[in-house]
Amino acid sequence: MAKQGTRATTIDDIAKKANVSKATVSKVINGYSGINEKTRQAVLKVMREYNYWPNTTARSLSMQQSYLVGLFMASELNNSFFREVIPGIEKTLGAQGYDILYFADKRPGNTGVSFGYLEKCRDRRVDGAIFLSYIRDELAEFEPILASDIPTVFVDMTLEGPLTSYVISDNYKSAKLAVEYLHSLGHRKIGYADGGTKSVPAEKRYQGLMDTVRDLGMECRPEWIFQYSFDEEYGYDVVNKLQQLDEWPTAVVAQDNVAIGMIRALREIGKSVPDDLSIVGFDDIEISSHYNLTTVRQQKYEMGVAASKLLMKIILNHKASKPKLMDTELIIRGSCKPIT
Amino acid sequence: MAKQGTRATTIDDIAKKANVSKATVSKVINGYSGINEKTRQAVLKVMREYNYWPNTTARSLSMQQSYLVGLFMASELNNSFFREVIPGIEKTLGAQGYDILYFADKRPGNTGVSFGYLEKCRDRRVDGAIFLSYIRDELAEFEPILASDIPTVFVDMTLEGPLTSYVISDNYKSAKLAVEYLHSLGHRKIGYADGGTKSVPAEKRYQGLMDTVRDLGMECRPEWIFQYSFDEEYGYDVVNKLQQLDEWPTAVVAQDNVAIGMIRALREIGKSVPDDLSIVGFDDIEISSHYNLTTVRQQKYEMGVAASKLLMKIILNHKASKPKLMDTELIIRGSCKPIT
DNA sequence: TTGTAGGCGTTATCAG
DNA sequence: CTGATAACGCCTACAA
Repeated sequence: MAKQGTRATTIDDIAKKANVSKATVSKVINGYSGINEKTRQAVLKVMREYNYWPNTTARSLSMQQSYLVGLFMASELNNSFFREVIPGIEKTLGAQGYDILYFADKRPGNTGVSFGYLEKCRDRRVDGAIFLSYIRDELAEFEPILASDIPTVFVDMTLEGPLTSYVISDNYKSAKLAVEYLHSLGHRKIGYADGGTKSVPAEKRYQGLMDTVRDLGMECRPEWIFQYSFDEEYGYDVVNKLQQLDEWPTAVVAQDNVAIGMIRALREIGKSVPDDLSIVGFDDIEISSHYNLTTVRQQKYEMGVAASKLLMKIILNHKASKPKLMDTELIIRGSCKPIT
Repeated sequence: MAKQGTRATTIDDIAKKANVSKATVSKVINGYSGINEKTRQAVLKVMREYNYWPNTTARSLSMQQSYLVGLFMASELNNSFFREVIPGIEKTLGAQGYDILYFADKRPGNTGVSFGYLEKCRDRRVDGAIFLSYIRDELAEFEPILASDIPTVFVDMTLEGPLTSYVISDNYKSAKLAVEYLHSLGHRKIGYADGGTKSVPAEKRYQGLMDTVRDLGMECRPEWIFQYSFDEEYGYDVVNKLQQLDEWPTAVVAQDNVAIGMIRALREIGKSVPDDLSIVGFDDIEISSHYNLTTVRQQKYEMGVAASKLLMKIILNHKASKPKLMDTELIIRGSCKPIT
């Protein structure tokens, strides 16, 4: 069905103008060797003249690949953590000629056909997919795509499969760094507020924290442990609950959003960080520096780069690639104070 | 060329299993009327059984439309302003069955063919495109796509064409609100720091500011006017330059990023906002509230919604739609103080 | 109501 | 080295 308006020029047009077959044009487009330099130049000339570019849709139909990578995100595109890993993906994939398909279509299926990740990927013929920010509860939904022939890379989830890999930070170490730092400042009573076991990173941090606290002979009472969510509001909750306690920890380790919520909540009740409480965060998200928060940084941009590279490797080799563990680093700012 | 691994099921498979032609299957997929209810159900049953979903690539090749909207951004996906409008786009477009194609491919052309916005859109067969955050200098590059048959919507640029529209805030009013507010607090000496004439919004704000300052009989000396950039660092520059002046304005109106840079810079030299200087921002980006910045808010999410709706309207009606002017609103926080 | 056949724009196979 | 021709998977006149 033809549409009104100007039609884009096709390979046939070029073939005609250049007096060759479209097979020949196709070959010069794709840089084949077996072709006369003179006709090559002629074809190129016509292409330039008509400003011709092969239609990617047709091409992907024919080649069974699209130079498109699917991006799935549980939360919206504006999540404080992942929005900093996405630029790494953009940059790396873009440099290799890939465009990024953000799956926004959230319609419920109409024909009763279940339309999960696998179907969406097949549907758009993506060459691979990257998943950001999913949680434990949803693991079952990944089975079909994990078992499929579509290359996938997960960020912050330790899923594996024949054509799958993941990138994740060394979250155990993050917690260790945080606790050791507090220990070195003289702190012995440690609190903890994080996302709980819903996410792999939070789970590892918890382990790292508990192990280190134990190894260093510090104290971390059950009532100082808060594991539920990642947002600022939760920081307010934590402070509320803290207020009902007889004794506080002298320092708290918390995910950045939670930490910032705590700082704000404390300010509102006339307490100060670090004078009344020391806090070490996790992640080093954008606003952390604005709160002068000492925190353990994840290399977010680099995680995006790593995820993209892993994916391209899987696409190329048709087999799973070794997961990538990213290093973390303590960023000392002003939210901690020595215990004297 | 066949690929290894499981093949996705096609319309042919379904047709075969259901003992009908693929034309029939196609008709039930697309909800055609002229079709026997019994065979319809039969086909549907097979579709469900095989978990079949039509291949969008093939479909868009055939239908000349893709249910894909292209998203172009001058800056990266993580820009502090536009990252808040994108969720509005996601939500609105997603609800209508569209996915979003983020054009990440930044390769230079290899065949010498110029590959601009128009070519990229044709290439991927997008049904339309949304442009965010482009500046004056680049206007010429839009001519081809403006003249084409591809529907486009611009955010923060007042471009028009046969199949084009835009959404932009009432930036003139924003500046007016800011200045009037300062006037009501007793301020008479006003400074200004913004992005200059590179962007339409900044230009309108400048006009609004100058007009209102004049109308209210206030003072705004040339050396209090800074028009160059939108980032935090520029805020530091502005404070630096201010320090070399004999007399300061009592209040400054500035884009939020710049305003925050100024607040930080002032803190560092021992001055306080609002005690030593009052500041009103523009935009109300995410971190503004963290700085307790009084600012004129743009409805960012709603701008995304509006842009999406405009685009869908143009796609549907095959003609330009009336541009959308968004209202703005003064958010009073704590960065301004009355002059006594 | 259903099926046949041609087209969407490329790539790829295989003769010439 | 070059050119027919058959895929790729779907849609849509047009016939039956």
